[in-house]
Amino acid sequence: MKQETRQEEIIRVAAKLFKEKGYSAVTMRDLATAMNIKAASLYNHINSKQDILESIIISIAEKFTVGMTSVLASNATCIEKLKEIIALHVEISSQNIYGMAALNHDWMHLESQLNHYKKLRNDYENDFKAILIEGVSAGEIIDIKPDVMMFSVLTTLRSLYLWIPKKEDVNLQELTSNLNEILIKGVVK
Amino acid sequence: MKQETRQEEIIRVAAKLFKEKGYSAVTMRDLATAMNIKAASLYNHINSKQDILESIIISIAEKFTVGMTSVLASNATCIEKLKEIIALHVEISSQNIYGMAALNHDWMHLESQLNHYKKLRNDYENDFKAILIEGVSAGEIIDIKPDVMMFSVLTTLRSLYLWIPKKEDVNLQELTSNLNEILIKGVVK
DNA sequence: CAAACAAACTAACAAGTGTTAGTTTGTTAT
DNA sequence: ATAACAAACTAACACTTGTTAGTTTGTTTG
Repeated sequence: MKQETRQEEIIRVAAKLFKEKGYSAVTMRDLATAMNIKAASLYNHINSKQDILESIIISIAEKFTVGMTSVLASNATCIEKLKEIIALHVEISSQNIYGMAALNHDWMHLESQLNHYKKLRNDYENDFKAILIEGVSAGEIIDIKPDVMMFSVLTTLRSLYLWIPKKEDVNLQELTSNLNEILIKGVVK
Repeated sequence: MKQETRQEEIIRVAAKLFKEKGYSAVTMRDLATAMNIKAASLYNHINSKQDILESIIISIAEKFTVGMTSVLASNATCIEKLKEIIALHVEISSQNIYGMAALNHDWMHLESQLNHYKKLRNDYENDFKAILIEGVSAGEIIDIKPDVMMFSVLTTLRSLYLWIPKKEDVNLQELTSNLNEILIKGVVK
């Protein structure tokens, strides 16, 4: 277990505050108070508030990109690939609950990295959609507008960070298998 | 078609800005510029920035409450009730695209109305869950943790505002019926 | 012991924040 | 014409914002 640097600690605490109030509403003094130091002292460890946001968002976005690459490389059925994506989201979301909030709510406050983020997201969505379309061709998946299908599944997965922390008791494997059921087979019996 | 008052116009424009950058990042000067007036002039029509947020969020939250009351009153099957809820979300979201963003992202910046909002949301979720649980008892709905099921369906519905505007071409009835298919029967064929 | 370093501090800055007070302008009703 | 009103304006306020400069403190390394 590698020891956390002071910088990493600041970024972790910042992500927590960002989740509660959003990037814009969190001041460097708020962050300093949460760290039990003065605002100016933060700058011994980080370059700017914007840098903190970039660290949080880009690192997570790249995890998704890596995960998607690995899913695409497998030669499973499309439904199996969908299950792998669900597992990917549960994995990353549960390990980055606070960061996922920043990614979902505050990406538009990125500055120099905004286009980089948008490209990662766009590529991810296109890969996702391609899997669905292939599944439709193969007769595995219902023939409904892939955009709507992707929207429905992906927004559920992107909002996982809102729900995972609430249920300490839910184990992640059970959550994953429940999501597999609901997203793939629906709620009807 | 009732003429829009200046106050309503300000609130409408504010909602649009809130969707783009979030409540905290939008300044009264931003809003004034968007209205082609000076910031101080806004106060001839509204009491405070906070008041604008309240108007936007509470009015929509109450629409959902009213809608849910009507769904509960019907004596349809649970699956039918679910479809009515889906239609309710499509209806309200499409008519309040900008407001829905504020409701989802900026509710935590409510001050005096925060508890009121939380109660409305909590009651809504409990009613929703009760319908699912009843559906499980009646054998209409799969027997999976109702919390997970509600989370999955409700987050999709709550994120509709993100997607509806993208597709000018999608008509709402088609969207509704697609959502009925996907959310109820899943993506599998 | 001395040097180097990590990490905190105080003090201050220029710019931006929501909001108020008081005034001006043009239109509408008496 | 006069009064009333809606809606804009200028100027200013007290406070908060992110950030910089320079300094101090305590620990680790040579």
